[in-house]
Amino acid sequence: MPYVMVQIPNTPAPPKSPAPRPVPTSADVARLAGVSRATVSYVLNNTSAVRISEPTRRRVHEAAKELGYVPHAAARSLRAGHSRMVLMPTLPVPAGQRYSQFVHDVQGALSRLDYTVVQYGATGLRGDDAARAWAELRPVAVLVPSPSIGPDGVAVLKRSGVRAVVTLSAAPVEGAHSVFLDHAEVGRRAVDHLYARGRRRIGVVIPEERGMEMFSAPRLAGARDALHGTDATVVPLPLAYTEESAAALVDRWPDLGLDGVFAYNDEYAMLLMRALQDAGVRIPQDAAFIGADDVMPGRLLRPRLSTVRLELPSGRDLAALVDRAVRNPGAPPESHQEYGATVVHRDSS
Amino acid sequence: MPYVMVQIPNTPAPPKSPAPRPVPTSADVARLAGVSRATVSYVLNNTSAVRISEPTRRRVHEAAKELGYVPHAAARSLRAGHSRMVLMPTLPVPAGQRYSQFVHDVQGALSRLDYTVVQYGATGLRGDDAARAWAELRPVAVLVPSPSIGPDGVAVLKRSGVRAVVTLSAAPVEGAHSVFLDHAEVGRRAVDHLYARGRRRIGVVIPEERGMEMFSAPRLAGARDALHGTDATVVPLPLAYTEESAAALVDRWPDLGLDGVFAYNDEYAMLLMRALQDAGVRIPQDAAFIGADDVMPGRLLRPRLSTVRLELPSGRDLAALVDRAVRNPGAPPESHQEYGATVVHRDSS
DNA sequence: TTGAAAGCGGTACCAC
DNA sequence: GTGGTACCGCTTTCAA
Repeated sequence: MPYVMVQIPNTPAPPKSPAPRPVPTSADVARLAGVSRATVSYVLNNTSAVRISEPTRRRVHEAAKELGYVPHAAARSLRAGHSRMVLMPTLPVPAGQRYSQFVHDVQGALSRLDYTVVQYGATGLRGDDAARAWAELRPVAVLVPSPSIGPDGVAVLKRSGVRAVVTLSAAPVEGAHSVFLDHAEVGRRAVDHLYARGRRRIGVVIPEERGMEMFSAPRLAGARDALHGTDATVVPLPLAYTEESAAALVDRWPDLGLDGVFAYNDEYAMLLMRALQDAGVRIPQDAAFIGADDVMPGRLLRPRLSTVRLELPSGRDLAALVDRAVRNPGAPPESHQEYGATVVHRDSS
Repeated sequence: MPYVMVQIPNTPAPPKSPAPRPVPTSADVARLAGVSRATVSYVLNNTSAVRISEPTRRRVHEAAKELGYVPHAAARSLRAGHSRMVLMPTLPVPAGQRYSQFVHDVQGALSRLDYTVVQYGATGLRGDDAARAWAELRPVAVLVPSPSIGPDGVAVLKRSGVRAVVTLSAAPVEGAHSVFLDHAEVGRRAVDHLYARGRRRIGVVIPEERGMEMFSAPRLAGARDALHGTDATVVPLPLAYTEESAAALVDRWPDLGLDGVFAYNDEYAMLLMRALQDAGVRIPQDAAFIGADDVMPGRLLRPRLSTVRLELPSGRDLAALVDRAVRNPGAPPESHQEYGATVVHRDSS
């Protein structure tokens, strides 16, 4: 912006930035090419409704290149009244292997449908404040990968012109399309499995790291649920993702008297399992182990780690859902329940 | 997934979307509150240069809430001439553990400095086209985590008002601040280490997955470099991240006659190492292994995996660099070389 | 204390 | 074929 330089009285000399040239606009291009802004717009957008002579086209392109002109997306979408941006809030915790892969796939699939995916780092905002922050960007769709939005948040988004809100969560949210991903089911299946294999005192590893509760709490709840009304019990095991923390837990191990462990995910499972093995605990005889998320390293340990795999939609399916919803915002929310959790039984349980 | 509703051509009436109410603007708020748009702006932004009476404030806030008004970020920054958006292009491959953690930290740190981090999924665009796409968003800064931009790209960004371009790469890029992250150094250190421990035929595992070359190529080059002028040789070992691929490589193992392996990263190292162990190859006696990136699971295998750790700047340091650069765009580019690669020697080598 | 109005950068309608 | 111009939503002088 060509700001006025206000000289503050008595200020010696402001650090001489070498007067950054103002950013070129389409008006600059027009001036240089000796045409109007309208013509510039027609040429650069290849507007088919209007024929522009070849020499003019050339002059415009040359002027644009010479100035290093780049159109201003905000101005464009302000005028257009819409954008093709799909917003995905970033998780409040670092993404794991599987989730990174998932986001990557979704991004690719949406790109192919000509959407632009933007992961928005909204650290610090929660609930409806977050929804408001997202709405300020006027995305065409919002893809929420966690149970971090409620009906009010969805309403805010919709009133701001967002044509599709898709949630990935355990419960449908009023007004939003939802892909049913139930982390409780992960815990349920894991602990069912351990129970079926005769385990009765089952430890559930919970990450100590902050922000993880979002996913670990439902997994623990599911675990409890699985044992409801049985003779077996769940013992929560807080664990930080460090070898020290694992060692500390191993020290307490004999007192705990556990014969089975379900860990929040494969990574925590591997950490604790290894520490126990080093202390002479036999897996699975003394303690059966099962993790979650089915990552490769779990298959490489010995014994191979059993795990629960939460199915995620493919990037293509999810992108198609978003696209459908955007094209037809009036349609009733879709609800997809086909993504369940399945036990992958290997040797640790 | 439930099926797409295909609109058949010549369909009489398009499905009547219930006439979505237009998105409320500050003008609507003004109308409802019975004040001018200026007043609305003053109230909602708490402009301190102007005193607005308490009753008016209340009416404005109520009107805004009633309408579900959310300001339009594009309009705002168009008018303001700048934004606080820091753009980070997403990698062309799914992020690994370490990188996810890094991005998360950077995001948090920049948030605390009141920037908004946006990861932009530019799948499909390369080089200067990508730079142009980023420039359209008029971010205040761009953080490029890969060698995917050149001097021209930087120039495009700067001419578009980007005040700071920071690259994380092996070589400084003209006009950009740079944090020196040399993946070749990873390969060099790893192979130096193997050589020092007496290995002379060293396999270098290269991911077969597409898009990975960006990081694997320099690591391989560094490995070659380390053996330049010695009696030892490097043998590239393409490997997909599947147990089948590893098994296939194991089949060829005897013919390869290798006594040391440096793998692209710990994950590939673990995969191959386990497959070899299962085939009776002794680690490190028959083949010494070293990976890269120092992820936790590597410590859990037996023997514990040696690795090379590429130091990354802390989120805080990087955020501070960005902030400094934004505040003082005239300053000469900083170049930070303090992030080297170090061998973490464990039991596999 | 409040309002009128200019203008940020682009697009697209309507004249010429 | 091309140009003039209104307008998208918001902020911020300047005047009342």
